[in-house]
Amino acid sequence: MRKKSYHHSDLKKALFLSCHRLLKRTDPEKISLRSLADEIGVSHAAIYRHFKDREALLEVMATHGFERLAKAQKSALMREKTAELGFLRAGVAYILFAIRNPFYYKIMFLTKRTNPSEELRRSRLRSYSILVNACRNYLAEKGKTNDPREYALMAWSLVHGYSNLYLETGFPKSEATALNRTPSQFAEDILKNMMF
Amino acid sequence: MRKKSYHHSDLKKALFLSCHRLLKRTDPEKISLRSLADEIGVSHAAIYRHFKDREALLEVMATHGFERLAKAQKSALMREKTAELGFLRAGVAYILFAIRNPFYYKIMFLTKRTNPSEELRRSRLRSYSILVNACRNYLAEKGKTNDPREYALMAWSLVHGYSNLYLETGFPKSEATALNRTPSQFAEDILKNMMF
DNA sequence: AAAAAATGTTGCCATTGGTAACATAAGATT
DNA sequence: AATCTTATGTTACCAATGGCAACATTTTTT
Repeated sequence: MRKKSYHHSDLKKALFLSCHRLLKRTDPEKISLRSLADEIGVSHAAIYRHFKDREALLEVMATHGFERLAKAQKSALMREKTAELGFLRAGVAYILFAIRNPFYYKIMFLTKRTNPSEELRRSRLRSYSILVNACRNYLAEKGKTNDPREYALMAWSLVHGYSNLYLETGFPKSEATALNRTPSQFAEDILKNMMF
Repeated sequence: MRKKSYHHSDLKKALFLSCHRLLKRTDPEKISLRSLADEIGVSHAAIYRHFKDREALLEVMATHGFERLAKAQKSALMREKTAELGFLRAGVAYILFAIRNPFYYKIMFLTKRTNPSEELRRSRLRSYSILVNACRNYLAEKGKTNDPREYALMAWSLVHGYSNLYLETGFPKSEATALNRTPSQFAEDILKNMMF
C-alpha cells in the first residue's frame, strides 16, 4: 500500500471520521477546513470535491448527531416496561446525550442552519416523532386527555432547555450539586414534576 | 460642528448603539468589527481602545440584553395582581422577548462565553432571581410544597427550551399554527399545563 | 488508445481579528 | 503659556480562514 498515492481512497469518509473525532472535544466554531485537511494529510481545497462548503460538512455531522440521539432515545424507551417509565427515561437520555456530547449538540441545535438539507430535516423529525410517540403512549396508558402534540412539545422544550442551560450557563449543574444530586437525577425530578 | 474631527466624541457609545441597531436584524456571527467601524466612519483599530476584543464588545451587548429581558419580565410581573398570573405572564414575556429579539437572545445564550465577565454573570443572575422570586411567591400563594429552586429551574428550562426550539427549528411555530393558535398562546397553554 | 470524469494540488483572493508604530487631540503640570 | 502625559485615533502589517480557478493525475468509459 503506497503511502503517497495521489488519490486518497475515501476522503469523504476520512473527513467524516476526522470531524467526528474532533467534535468529541472541540467547539465546532473552531474546526477549520484547513486543520481538518492537514490532519488527514490532504490539501484544503480537496474538501470541496466532497462537500459544497463548510456548512455542508457540518450539516452531515449534525444529521449524524440526530441519528445517534434517536438511537439513544429508542434504546432508553425499549429498556422500560411501562410507557410512563419509558417516556421518563427517554427524556433523561436526551439530556444525557446533550451533556455527554456538548459539541455534537451544538452543531445540532445551537448553530442556525439557514437552509437545512432534506436529510437533516428528516433526521431531526425522526428524533421528534420518537418523542411524540412515547408521549402518546404515555398519555394513553394514563388515560390523560392532553393533546399529545402540545404535551410532546412541552416535554421537548423542557429537556432541550435544561440541556442548553446546562451547556451554556452551567446553572442546572450548580443547582443540582447545591441540592445534593447529580444533574441527571435533578433532571429526572424535574421531568417527574412535569408529568404528575 | 466639524465633520472630521480627529477624535470621535464618544466612540464607545457609538459602537454600542451601532451594534444595538445591527443586532435587531443581523446574526451576531456576521457582525464584524470592521463593518461596525466603517458604519461609524472610524478605522477598525480604533475599536480596541474601547474594547479588549470582539468578545468583550459582544459581552457588553449580552449584558444589555439581560437587562432588557429583566425589565420585560418585571413589568409583566407587576401588571398582574396574583402571584400565579404574574408567574405565568413573566414566562410568556420571556418567550416573547426571545421571539422578538432573536439575535439578542443568541448573544445572550446561544454563544458560549468562555469567560463571562462579572457584569454579565450578575445581569444573568438578576434575571434568574426575578424568576425564582416569582416562583416562590406563586408556590406560597398556592400552598404548594415544591422546592422553589427546582421549580424555578423547571420553568426556566421550559421557556428557554421553547424559545430555542422556536428560533432554531421553527417547530413551535408550525405546531402552534397547526393547532390554530399563535406561538405565544401556545406557549401560555404549555406553561399552564406545567403549572397545574 | 483516446476521451471523459473524478479527485487532488497549487496559487490566488477578500475578509477578518488582532498588534505595533505612529499621529493628534485634550488635560494636567509647571 | 509652554511642556509633559495620557487618551484616542490612524496606517500598515500579519496570520488564519473560506472559497475559487487553473492545472495535474488518476480512474473509468467509450
